[in-house]
Amino acid sequence: MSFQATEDDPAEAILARIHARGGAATIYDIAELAGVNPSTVSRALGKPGRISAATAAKVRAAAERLDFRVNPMARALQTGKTNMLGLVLADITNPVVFGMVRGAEHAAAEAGYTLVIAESQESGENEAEAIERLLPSVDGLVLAATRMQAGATSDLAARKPLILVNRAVDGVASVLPDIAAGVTQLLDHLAALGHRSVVFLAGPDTSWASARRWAEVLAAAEQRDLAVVEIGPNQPTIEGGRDALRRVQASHATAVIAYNDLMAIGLMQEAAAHGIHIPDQLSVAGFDDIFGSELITPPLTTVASDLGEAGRRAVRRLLGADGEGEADADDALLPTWLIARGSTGPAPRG
Amino acid sequence: MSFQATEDDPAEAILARIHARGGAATIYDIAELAGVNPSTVSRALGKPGRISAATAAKVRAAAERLDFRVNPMARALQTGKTNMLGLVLADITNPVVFGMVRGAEHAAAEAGYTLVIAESQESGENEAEAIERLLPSVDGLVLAATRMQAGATSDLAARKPLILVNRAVDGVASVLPDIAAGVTQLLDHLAALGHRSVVFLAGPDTSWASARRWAEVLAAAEQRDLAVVEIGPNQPTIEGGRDALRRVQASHATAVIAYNDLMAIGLMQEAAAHGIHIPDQLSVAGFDDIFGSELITPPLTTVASDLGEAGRRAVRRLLGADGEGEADADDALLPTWLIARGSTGPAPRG
DNA sequence: TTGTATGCGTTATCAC
DNA sequence: GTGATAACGCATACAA
Repeated sequence: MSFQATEDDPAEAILARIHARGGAATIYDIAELAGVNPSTVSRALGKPGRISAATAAKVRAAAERLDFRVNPMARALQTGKTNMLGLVLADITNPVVFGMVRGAEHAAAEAGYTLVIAESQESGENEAEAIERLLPSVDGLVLAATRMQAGATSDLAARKPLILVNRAVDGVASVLPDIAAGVTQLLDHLAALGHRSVVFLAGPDTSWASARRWAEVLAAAEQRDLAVVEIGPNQPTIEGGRDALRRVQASHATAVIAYNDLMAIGLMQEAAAHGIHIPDQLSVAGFDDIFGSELITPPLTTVASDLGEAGRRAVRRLLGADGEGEADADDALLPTWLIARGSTGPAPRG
Repeated sequence: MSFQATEDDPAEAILARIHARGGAATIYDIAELAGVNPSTVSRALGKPGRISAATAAKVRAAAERLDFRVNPMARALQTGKTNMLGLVLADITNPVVFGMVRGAEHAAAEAGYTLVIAESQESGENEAEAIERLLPSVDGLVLAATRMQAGATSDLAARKPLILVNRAVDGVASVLPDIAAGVTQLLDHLAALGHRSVVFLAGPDTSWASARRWAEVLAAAEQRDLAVVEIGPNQPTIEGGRDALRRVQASHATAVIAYNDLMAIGLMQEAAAHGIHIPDQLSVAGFDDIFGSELITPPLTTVASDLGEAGRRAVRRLLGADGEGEADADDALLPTWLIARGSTGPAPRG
């Protein structure tokens, strides 16, 4: 008579008690059911080797029966490890971050970590606030395109494992793209198309990435004896790109390299609104290859890198999950490459 | 002599001790510095009213001095509340979710909650896994576009506060768009342009939103005596839209309403590749007004809703932060509206 | 108003 | 290999 057996089943009684107190099963419940000490349960579940096969099996069966899950808070309180990672972004609606978030989230989940995300809205104040809020709950932090001062960043790195994405600060680990590779290809591309005068449309002046890209463009342009000027700072948005058109035209440059695709797209829109044909009258290129950049007309030439990989590396390095061999690979700069599309073409004859 | 004073400062000694043990300040440290009992510290920091102004000030000063932050894990262990909320998404790289994530994140942060995000990659298995992983750590869950069975969803709702976005299940709270409004406008728009035969390009057959949109399109088409057929299921992606072109053409319909903008964009791309001019030969519309839909050529006509507001409402309702008045507003359907752009035009003369 | 004592669920340090 | 017990940092019932 199976229901009689069920009534006698000690597991049922324990489950009822658990339900009554409105909570989840604990290692004490398992210990009781398995007839062992709570500490044995903890070991059986946590340290595979250090327990006899027989008791381990008993414990696992009991845990299964009671639908046990460890309480992450209790574990964290004892161990000091929360198994959570923080990711701080400037602007979560910027398409550039999508891939990065996914890469980071998957790498974290794979390692049994949970990713918590905070957005600073491009404001240093919000960023500091978000970091403070996250700090006590996470084992480490990924800061993407941070606006923090280098000093504050070092201080933070001293308190908590930290990885910077797209920003370098002395003594702090970071995941950086090998911009030189993509920029070299881009300037070769433009030079081959006959351009002799180029504008770099800068982002915000707090943006490390913008400064870095400009430095690389400058160096590459010098090598090829191309004229190049920096115009900025600008908002790193479509609006920022639109607003720059007049200054771009005034420069009489035949090609524009925008700090990012958003700005490039804005510039192209504004150009179209003014009857300027791209690429016949003006070539435009960006950075990041965001969603949408190949959908627009003409599709945008851009310097791409694998941002999913950036997110993945960031959390892997945070977790120190590098086997010796992997450490090197994760330390290396992220490859970048040119995606030449329709927004760049032969320089107008001038 | 200020450094002499510093040496004598009891706070310095405590700070040194904290640093030595490599951790953060606790209420015990504060209690010691302020000369009160730890429980008094806990109350002073947590329950504003229940303590004398004088001691409260002392405690706050000491907390400030020692740079104290409560340990969220310790608090959670005691109270059973983690102050964390989970957000489970099908596809984090789908532009449709960005606004929702931002809305949810801000509403959560505003209420002192931390948002943790998990992605199910459009897979029911991953979704279940992500939910199980998040469940013990969060006070509530927002499920966006879930693939879960209605039964499993109800069961989950019984275990943990739950809000569904863009999906309805009996007895489970949800945030839903008022699709009828936008669809009505869309079909009026198409009818006014002379279209008599319309295709609805469905999403996956597990998608509640797709079914809902189709039902609404069907009803509105019937009212206007327009011919309408559903073609699908399809992947809710650009690729899914591309793959559908042949079947769309075979239908001889003059207008297509895609389940979402991604599919609409894919369809338009494939049409362009086959020399089909939009909107002259075929009108195309989508749902969601994602980033990029106004950047493409021609810009996409679409039924929009405020997804940031959806995210915001979802967490607010999760937190039951509804003042009586607000509850009504948050309970109401989310407005939707038509954004008529260049991808829809007069029906070709047939 | 404030101090005392206890418990939250787990891991870790001892014993045995 | 396993059991007993303390400790993590905080909140709270109870005493004073």
